Amino acid sequence: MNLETLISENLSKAVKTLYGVDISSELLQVQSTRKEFEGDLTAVVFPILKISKRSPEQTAEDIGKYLFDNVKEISSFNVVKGFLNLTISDDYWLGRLSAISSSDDWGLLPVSGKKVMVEYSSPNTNKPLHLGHIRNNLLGWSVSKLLEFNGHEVIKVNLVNDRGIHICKSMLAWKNESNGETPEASGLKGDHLVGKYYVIFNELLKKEIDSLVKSGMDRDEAEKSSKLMKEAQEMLVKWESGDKEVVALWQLMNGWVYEGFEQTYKRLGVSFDKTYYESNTYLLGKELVLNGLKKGVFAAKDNGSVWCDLTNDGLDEKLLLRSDGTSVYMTQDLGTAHQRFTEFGFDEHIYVVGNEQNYHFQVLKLILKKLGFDWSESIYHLSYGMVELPEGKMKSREGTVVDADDLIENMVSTARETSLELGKLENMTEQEQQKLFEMLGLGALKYFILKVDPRKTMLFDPKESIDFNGNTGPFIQYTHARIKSILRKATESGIDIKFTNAHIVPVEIEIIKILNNFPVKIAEAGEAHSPAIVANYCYDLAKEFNRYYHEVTILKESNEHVKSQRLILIDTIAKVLSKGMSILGIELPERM
RNA sequence: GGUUCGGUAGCUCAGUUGGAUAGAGCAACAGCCUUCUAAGCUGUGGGUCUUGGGUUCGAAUCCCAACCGAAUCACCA
Repeated sequence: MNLETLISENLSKAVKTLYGVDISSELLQVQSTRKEFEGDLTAVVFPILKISKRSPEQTAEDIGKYLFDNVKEISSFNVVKGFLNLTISDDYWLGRLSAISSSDDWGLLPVSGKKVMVEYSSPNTNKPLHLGHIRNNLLGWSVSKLLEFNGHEVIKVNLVNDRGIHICKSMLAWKNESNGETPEASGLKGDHLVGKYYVIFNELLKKEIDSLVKSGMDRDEAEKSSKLMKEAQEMLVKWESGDKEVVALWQLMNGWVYEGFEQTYKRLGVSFDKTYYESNTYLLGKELVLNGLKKGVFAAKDNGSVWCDLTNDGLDEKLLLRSDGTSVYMTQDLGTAHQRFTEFGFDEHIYVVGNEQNYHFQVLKLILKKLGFDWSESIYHLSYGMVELPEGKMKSREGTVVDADDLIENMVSTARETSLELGKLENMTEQEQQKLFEMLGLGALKYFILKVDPRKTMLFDPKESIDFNGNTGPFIQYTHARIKSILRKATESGIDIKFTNAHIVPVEIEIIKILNNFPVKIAEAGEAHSPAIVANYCYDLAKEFNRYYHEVTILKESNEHVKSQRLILIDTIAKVLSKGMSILGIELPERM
């Protein structure tokens, strides 16, 4: 039985016996004792003073005595004001250690039978991924892992935004300006090549508009009468009508982009069970909207456009079909949601999408509800904040974006420099070294991003992010490598690594408590959909190990039982660390 | 203006269902490598938890208001 449950059940019994009153278990909460005080768990007795009709001290004392006499796991207790501090016996903690170390699936919660779909990444195919996408990808992947640890079945999906005017812009610029440049010929990664022509388009467009403005036209008008813009729009119309040449170009260039994305995804270590393309789904919602119109949920205006009136819900009117009958973003999202729910029948659908779309999802859920789909309640928008640079926001038009591939490369080469400086790579082949640098660079990046609460706007300072000291991924990776090194040496010298039930020191109890907490953290983080909880948990554990490392000897411990038990303890730390970090998609090295 | 979300050390961030003296890292300063890896450890300094009310034994945490900041409110996606 869980220790907290055991204690709180006995607390209820104590109150019943001492004061003759039945209380609900929530009234007397049990929490872990603060470090400054002696004890492991603390019960707060303030809430039952009305029942006991005694002073806080006296009440705590009475209950403490009852627990001490009746619960064998409690080895002593002390009272500070209304706080009853209970010390748990070493035997209990040793039992926990034995249970954790012998269990392969420690931290995994039982199969829930719940099926969850997670949509994340959702890139545009006109430019390469940037830092914002990295936050999205890492969150999506990690949340999926977290849900799996919580016993749910997870389907990871990507929705590629592969159609629209922005795609036509890069197509047009490539057609006019490239002389047929290809990724193979130029050595440029496909997504970067396409992105390059998107930038070129915008530059040309700006030039054209500027000169129109110079010749006396006002800016709005200039934008409307731009030749380039018109050409792009014509291209979109051609695309929608299935023009062979345009579609072929579209396929060619999107193909390049997908190859580029695939490389970035692979390096980031993320993947999907299914990929949806907006070019296939953008028409799906139309029927839903027309049905809704028939049922009177929506209303048509004179020009034929269809709207949903949300003013009674405190929102505005929302357009669902244009006057020319074409669908908008919302329309297609209604359609894909409906399609997915009917196809997979899952219990929850999480969309990992930036907080600039909060309004969109509010409206999406509301409209689905109005259409009579009660599953709209099970849509959850995991909304994350922007990533800002010290200079302010990233703006693709001003060239202040941090490119994903560049950033990753940067992190890896910094890992290389730092490692070489510290000179820890003796006996490593070139290949092993390269693998390690990759692991460390990505570990630093992933941890840096995932340790922050997703809701918050986060600051990315390139100078600080490459720090590998303190609360960072490499610190945890380092801790793991250190433990592995000790275990290797133990094995080499023929020491038994086994559980021995030997005596236990306070630092060890601290660590076992943290280990014991792992499943709780997983459940908590799953509830909140926040990998940050897991990241900070891993840091606590690693930090506690480092303290331990400096306080006790392991290999040179003279008592064989104690030595074996310390080895088991650190082996368990390494295992739990590697589970926690696997949720963040961070690999741990055997040596570094 | 409406909606949603944030505001904790100089900086970046933690802070369990309300609990004891609010914690880490970075930066600053002072120590610790002949020992199992110093990407580490120990110590010092640094706080009106934006402000003001309320709820109660008890508030960074819950409620209300104000202030500051972000996102959004398109026949873009």
